[in-house]
Amino acid sequence: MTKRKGLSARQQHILRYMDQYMGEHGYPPTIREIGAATHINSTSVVNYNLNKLVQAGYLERRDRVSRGMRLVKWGRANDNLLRVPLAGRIVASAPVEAYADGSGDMLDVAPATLGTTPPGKVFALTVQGDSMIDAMIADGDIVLLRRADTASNGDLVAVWLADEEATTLKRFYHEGERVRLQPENPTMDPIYVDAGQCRVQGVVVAVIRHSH
Amino acid sequence: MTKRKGLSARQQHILRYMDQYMGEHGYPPTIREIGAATHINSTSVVNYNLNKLVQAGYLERRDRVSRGMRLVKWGRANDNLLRVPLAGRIVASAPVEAYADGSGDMLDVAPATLGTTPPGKVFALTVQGDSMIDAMIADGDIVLLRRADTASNGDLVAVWLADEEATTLKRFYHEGERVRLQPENPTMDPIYVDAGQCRVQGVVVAVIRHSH
DNA sequence: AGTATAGCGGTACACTTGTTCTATGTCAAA
DNA sequence: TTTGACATAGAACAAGTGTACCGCTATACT
Repeated sequence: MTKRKGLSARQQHILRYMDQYMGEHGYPPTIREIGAATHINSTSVVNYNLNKLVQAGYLERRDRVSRGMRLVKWGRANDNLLRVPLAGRIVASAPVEAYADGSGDMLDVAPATLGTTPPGKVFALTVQGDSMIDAMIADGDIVLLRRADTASNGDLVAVWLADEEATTLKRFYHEGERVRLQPENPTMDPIYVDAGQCRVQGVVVAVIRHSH
Repeated sequence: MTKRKGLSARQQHILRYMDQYMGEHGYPPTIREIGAATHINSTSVVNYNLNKLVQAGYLERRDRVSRGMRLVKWGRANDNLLRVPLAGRIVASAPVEAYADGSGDMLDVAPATLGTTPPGKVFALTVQGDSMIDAMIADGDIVLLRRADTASNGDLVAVWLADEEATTLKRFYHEGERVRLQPENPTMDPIYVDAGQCRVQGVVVAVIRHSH
């Protein structure tokens, strides 16, 4: 728990209530609502304790503004998560096409994980099997990709191989008429395919692996 | 961008403004504030468009409540991020000790990334060098660890090796008096150390790799 | 033309809500 | 005991704020 040294029971109660109320309603409670919830029978006393909390640095207030207060987050960013579509599995036999229509599985990620990539263009894939082990990507990993149909040399991309009817992750290099798909593992040979035979689906932005 | 079909320019403006205002203040704007920001000269017109937005499903309102509205999040979770301390680099020559004191670098992660691990016990390390390549962890990766001084067999742990004066990531196995530290890579041999000579620092919960 | 409807502006009103003031009780220090 | 800081309660006040109502304009449809 967060350290709340030097706060009276009432003040801690107020903080708890405010956090809960914000989560439920999306906006802060009024002084009178706080009073009712914390068994304080006077608006002035709530106001009094609210100011104490501001003093102690747990709260920010704006004068003369209804519900004009905000919890100062300790160890918690007040930025929101981004929700990206979990399109499916990387070994799917058809090119991925699911998009942010809200249906299907979604994955919450931190904005920082995406860097400067526009959130709307990002989707996620679950890696199945160990076929990407040469790219330091294991079974069960989740890869975040920026939707794209072209790539720069050296990008780690998800490509649809027409003749193999499979999607795979490789490093991408233009080489005239054809493209070279280079596994990360130096002991494995690159794949050469016709530019028309491979279709870039996305460029890898990040990899997430859970161990629980 | 999110699809906003069927919304007038003003209504879209209102949505944009509300989102921005919430981020700035932590509570929603009033009808009059919206009016001022969107060049609507009448509170009733703001109210009118607000109700339109509710109808269209972009907004929730509570009657007779000041600032009693909330954006319906599309493609965005309303849960908050968790902020964990970035303790340092895995090759640091001393056992990590930085903690959630708010100082130092912090990293925002999605709650889902942590699974059921108590957020307060999680810290992050940046991997330096390719020494963990056998554990599918590359240079620059970020590992999230649950602070612990014991581990179960098979856990991927960060351990401080007293005689080598270094921290490393390995799979952990109790074997009587001593401990076996097993690299992920089957071509590498395990390390055997005295139980007293190695100190568990944390258990890996997740790995994050950025590619930008 | 006549009519219905959506959108807008202005205003008055009533309710919501933060602020202020006075009074009371508690508790520790002088 | 007296004093003063602190916490509380109650009530009155003023400002903030949502709502209702009226009238106007533009557009589309009959």
